[in-house]
Amino acid sequence: MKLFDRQNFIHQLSIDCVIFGYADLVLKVLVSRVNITPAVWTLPGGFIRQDESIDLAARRILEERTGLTDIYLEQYHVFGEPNRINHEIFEGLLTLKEKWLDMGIPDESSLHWLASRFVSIGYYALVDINKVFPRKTELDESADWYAVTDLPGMIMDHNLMVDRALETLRRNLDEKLIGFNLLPETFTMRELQELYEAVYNKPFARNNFQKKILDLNVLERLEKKFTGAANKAPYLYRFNR
Amino acid sequence: MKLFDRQNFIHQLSIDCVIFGYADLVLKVLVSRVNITPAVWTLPGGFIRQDESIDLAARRILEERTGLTDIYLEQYHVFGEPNRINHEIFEGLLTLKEKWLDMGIPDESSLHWLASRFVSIGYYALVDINKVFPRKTELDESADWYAVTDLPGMIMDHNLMVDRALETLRRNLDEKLIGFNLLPETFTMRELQELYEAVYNKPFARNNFQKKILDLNVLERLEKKFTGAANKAPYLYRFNR
DNA sequence: TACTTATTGTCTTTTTTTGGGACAATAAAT
DNA sequence: ATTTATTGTCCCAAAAAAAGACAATAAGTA
Repeated sequence: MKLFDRQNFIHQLSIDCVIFGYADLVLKVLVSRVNITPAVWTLPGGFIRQDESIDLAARRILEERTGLTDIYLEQYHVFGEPNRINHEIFEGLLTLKEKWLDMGIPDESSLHWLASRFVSIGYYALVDINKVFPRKTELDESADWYAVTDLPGMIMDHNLMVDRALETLRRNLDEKLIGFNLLPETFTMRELQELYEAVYNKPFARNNFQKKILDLNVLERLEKKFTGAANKAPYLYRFNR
Repeated sequence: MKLFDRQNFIHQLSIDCVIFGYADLVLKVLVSRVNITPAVWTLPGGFIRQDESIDLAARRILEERTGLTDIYLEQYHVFGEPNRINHEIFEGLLTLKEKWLDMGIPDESSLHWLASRFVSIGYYALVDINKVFPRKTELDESADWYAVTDLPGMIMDHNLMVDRALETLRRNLDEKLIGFNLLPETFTMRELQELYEAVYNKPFARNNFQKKILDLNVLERLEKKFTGAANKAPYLYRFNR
């Protein structure tokens, strides 16, 4: 199936994904740079096949970009202003027929289709950044992690999409116990706390944080982690629920 | 503009509204009965014009059904399973060309359009039930309030849509201070408490409920309400924020 | 008019949750 | 053996939530 063959997809409806990862004490988002000049950046996105649920479409798009199939994923908002039209990419490609043929856009009507008004369903995903090797689609020049506090200017309302996704993540992190999806299989209590501090951009009291988390009864305590530092070795934990 | 002329609308994308009202200690939802046999029931819904934002489309649909323009409205979930196809109405109308012409469906291709797969954006609305005089569209046989605990079986996933809307309402009622949208301009503390009890389907302690609500500092206390009952007259309150 | 009844508004007490301070335990360096 | 940095846990105070208590009052009844 051609990537952008309009026949296969629901028209004027797209999915955009805010893929959160965490490394170096910083919450990050996966952003693509499109292979046109001048440069434009976008969130990973795609369309919905006629025979496919929207959740599975989002999972397919995530797999295309991350290689991962078992990802925490949540629909969070629909963006539907009538001016959601992808001028930047359309105009960047219009005069470069060779290029958009290479990109898998089969004909000019499919190119025009990309430049029609789209309603987009926003999903956010939480991934273990160590497991992801970002992949580009034919459309992309690159795909990289950016700190959520230092994102490039993206097309249309994609920066707003990230803002709303982060708001939703903050509301859900505690209640739904989903933070573990951003960490490796095992982690120390300090690492978990640092993740919370990165997401909420505020410090937590160490003693009370540990008590709160352990009282959830969702962590399994494993062996100690000897770091070689001149101090007591912390326990490793694993999410277990 | 014809009501169901497929040219004007985004294809395969619809809006369905869970319109909540409150009366007689019961939370209610506005449900339409479609003018076909055998009878089928649906949530009020509609489509999105090419030049219209999804939020304004939802407001237009609400106004068509309630006559109200200033309504509390919130997008809460998108329903996108690939089997969301309106068999019931399509088959009920197919052999009755007179009827669907009367209903504003201009040609058979528009009728077939109604029977294609639709992704639907769920909105919920909170209204003062006393201000609403339910209106039917050309498609409807009737439009009535049903207790949320005693809804008729509706088409497709519309019953699930109500379940999810009620979950969202329960999560938001306290935090966003939106319950007042379900009550008349002025109300007693007991009436507000009874509304909360109807939404959450559980009792609240009278003393602590009053304290919690007044501590929000969003109510203005008005004159007393003399009911003629043999007891102390309660104050009336008005939401004021 | 005095008494009764049902409900309201508010205050007090008790219980639970949250936040802050303290300190012993400990792994490795000195 | 001593020092250092960090961890795990306990204790106590402050705040919030839940439960209990009671006077005030509008209208009916004797």
